[in-house]
Amino acid sequence: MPLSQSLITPDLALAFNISNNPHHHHHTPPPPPPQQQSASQPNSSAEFDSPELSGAAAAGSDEPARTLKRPRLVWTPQLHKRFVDAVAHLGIKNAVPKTIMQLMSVDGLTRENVASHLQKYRLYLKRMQSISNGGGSNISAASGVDPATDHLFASSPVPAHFLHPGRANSDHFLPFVPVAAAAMQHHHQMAAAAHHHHHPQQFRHFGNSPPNGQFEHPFLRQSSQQQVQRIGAPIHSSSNGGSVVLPNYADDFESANGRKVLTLFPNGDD
DNA sequence: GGCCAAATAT
DNA sequence: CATATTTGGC
Repeated sequence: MPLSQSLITPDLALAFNISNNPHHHHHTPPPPPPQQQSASQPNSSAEFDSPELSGAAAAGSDEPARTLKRPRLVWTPQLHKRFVDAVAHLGIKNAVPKTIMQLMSVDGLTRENVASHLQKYRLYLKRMQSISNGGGSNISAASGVDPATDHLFASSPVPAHFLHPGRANSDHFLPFVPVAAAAMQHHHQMAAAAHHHHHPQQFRHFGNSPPNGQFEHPFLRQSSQQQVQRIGAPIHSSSNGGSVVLPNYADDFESANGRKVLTLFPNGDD
């Protein structure tokens, strides 16, 4: 019996289509290293420079700062949700990487991150509309796009007007981050024991900010910070003076290929 | 070796 | 900024 399946709540499994995707194979999960992520981890945590880090030459440590390659960004459902919200709010025409990035105001998020994601998202939308046009009426139904084609994209509902170029735009509704419908879509409180896969690697992860937490931007140079209205509370990376502070609600999330990833979104920020 | 998502190159 | 191609972990 696939132990993976039993450990996941049905709705979650549905939402992300974990485990029974014809498309995806989950290889056999090796025994999970319960990798307790202590804040003391010297290297892994704040790879991307905090302002002090680069400034604090003292450090004595290894901080080529410039030569440091950024960890691979993981697009969690939450992050993607924010992305979708931003795009929706901007309207298709204004939704270009830079603007989206600004609106999202997630620190550590680069324009290229967004651009790459946007590219994939557009392809996704294209597939989506071609199906809704040709095949049938029902988008979410079985037409061909089962909610799992892309785990991530399926996790956030696609605003209607995204699919209709003809009479596009108007950011009409798009509630500001009300924890509305989407919340039930993925109330992912995955069992911590869910199958893990291979060796951990360093990912960038983001935490959400305290309610009124002001944000500094670690490596967003320029004093001209965001002059774009934000969608919700800004999110900033969890690098904290060089060590990661894990919130209580740390949550495991497995993305498509079984990449195991630690995400730090305490509550439904979305 | 394939498949995927994200990164990087054009 | 868009699109194409490469990378790298599974």
